[in-house]
Amino acid sequence: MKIENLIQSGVISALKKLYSFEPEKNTVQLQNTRKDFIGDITLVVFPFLKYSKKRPEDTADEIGIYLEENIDEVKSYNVVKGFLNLEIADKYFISEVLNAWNNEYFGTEITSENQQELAMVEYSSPNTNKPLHLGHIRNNLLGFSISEILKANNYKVVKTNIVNDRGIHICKSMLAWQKWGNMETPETTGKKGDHLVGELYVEFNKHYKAETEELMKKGLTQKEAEDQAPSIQEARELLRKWESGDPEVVELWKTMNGWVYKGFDNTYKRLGVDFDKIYYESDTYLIGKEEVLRGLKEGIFYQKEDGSVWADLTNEGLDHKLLLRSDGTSVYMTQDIGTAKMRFNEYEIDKMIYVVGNEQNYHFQVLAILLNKLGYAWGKGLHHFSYGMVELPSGKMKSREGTVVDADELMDGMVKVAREMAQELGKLDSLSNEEAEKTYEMIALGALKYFILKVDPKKNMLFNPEESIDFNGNTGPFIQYTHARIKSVLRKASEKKLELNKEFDVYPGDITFKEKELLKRITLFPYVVKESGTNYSPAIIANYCYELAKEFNQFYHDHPILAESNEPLRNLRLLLSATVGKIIKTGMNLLGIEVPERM
RNA sequence: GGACUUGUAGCUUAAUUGGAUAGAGCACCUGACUACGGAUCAGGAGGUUGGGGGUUCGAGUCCCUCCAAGUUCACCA
Repeated sequence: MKIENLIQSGVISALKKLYSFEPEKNTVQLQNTRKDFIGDITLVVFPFLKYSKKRPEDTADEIGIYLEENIDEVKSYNVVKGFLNLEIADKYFISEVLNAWNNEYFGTEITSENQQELAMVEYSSPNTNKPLHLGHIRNNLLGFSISEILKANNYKVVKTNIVNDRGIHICKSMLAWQKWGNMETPETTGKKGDHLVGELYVEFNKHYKAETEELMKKGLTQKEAEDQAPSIQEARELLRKWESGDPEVVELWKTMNGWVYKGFDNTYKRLGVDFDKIYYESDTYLIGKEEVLRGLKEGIFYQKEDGSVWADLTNEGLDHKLLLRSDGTSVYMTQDIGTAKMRFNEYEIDKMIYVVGNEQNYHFQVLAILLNKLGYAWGKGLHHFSYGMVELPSGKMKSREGTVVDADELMDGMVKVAREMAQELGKLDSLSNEEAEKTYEMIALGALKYFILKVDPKKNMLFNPEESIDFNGNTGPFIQYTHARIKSVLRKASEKKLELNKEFDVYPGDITFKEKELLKRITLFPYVVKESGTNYSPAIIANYCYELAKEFNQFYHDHPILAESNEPLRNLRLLLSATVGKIIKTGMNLLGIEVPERM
């Protein structure tokens, strides 16, 4: 039985006996004892004072005596103000860690498959008119990681990507190619397809902006000018042709999207993210349109004189929302309605999770309401995993102005730094070229991923391209290094035939403070995995991995392992090392980060 | 203007969801390998948790009110 449960019921019977009072389970507040005090688990006694009618110190004292007498694992206790600190016997933690080591899936156990709920996680969801940038990286890493974390929390997960392959933005790039593209292709230029299309998008905006300014000089307001500029008119014409199936336009659209997909695949692969099911908006938007028209017929929505269709959300405290343009074409919301319907038809989804930036909080609030109005009970159950923006020192990234940190360039830069650093330290000289390159890549991506995932997803984060991402301190490479070092010790142990004996008995002697800290930290891992799942926060796992690695390094520094002559103690330290190594690997993998055997 | 979110050391951030003296990393200063890996470890300095009020035995955390920043309220996605 877990010590927390043991103590909890011990406290309940203590209160019954001492004060004839039976508390609710959740008023028994247990927490890990702070490091500056002696003890392992702390009970907060303030809530019980009105029943004990005694000073906090005396109340804690009485409960402490009871627990010490009645629970074997409670070795001693001390009282500081209203806090009852309980010291737990070493052997309890050692046997827990032994279990952790012997359990292959420690912290990530799952029940039988038919007991699992299905979670669909939508993430990435790029537009096909520009390459991926740092903002997308945060999205992809969060989406992939939360999927892994949900799996570890007993969910069956379908990772999905909805590709924004249609709409006015693509038409802008298409128009730019027709007018100023010089028939360039990825093959003729050697450029990555998504980058080529992205350049065209910027090109469009350059012309568009110039035209707008020209019109404004002639006295038009900004809004009028933006509406009447020839470029945007032509782009709209392309969109209309596309929606009516014009073969030439559709052909160009297919070709250019093809370029982009090839580029994206490349980037996804390098980032280490993948998808089980990909949806394309060109396949789902018509379903959305049907749903909106059905809603119109049933009086859920209304039509204006110009033919546009709207939803009145004023009863919900929101505005009127456009669902179909006056020319009959669909908008973002229409498409998302269609996509949602399609997904729920194809899968028995228990939980639908959208990994989308917080700038779309309003959108998802509206989507849930609209689906509900359309009669889908699951509409209310959607979960918008809303994360903060990545900002540059100069402010927000803007694709159309080209002020973005490109995903591919960023990764290249990180690998370069990792390579230089490793070569300077002479770390990987014994490895083959190929293995060394693989390791640089692993470290570079570890640094990047950890940098992004350690931050609470809800918060906006700042990225300064001038200062490269660190490799020392609270970083991915720090944790990777700890893992590599543990592996090195274990390799040497096996060379010396000091292999970890799985049957090893609980160490009989006294252990040091640091050893106990490590033991305790290890037993927390399953709770951390659970917490990161319920809070949708990979950051919780990232921070735990850091604390664990840090504590191991401190332990490692002044505790000999292989050189320890006391065999049971040596075994305990090997057990600690091996278990920490295993948890680091598991934890980092939940973040989508690989850990090297040597670095 | 309405709605929502966020303000913690110079910078990047944590705080067991209301608990003890707010904990780390970077940068800065000082120290530690004849050792199982120095991408490490030990130490120093750095804080009125945006300001003010309130609730509570107890507030970075909850409530009110100012201040600041961001997002959104588009026939863009």
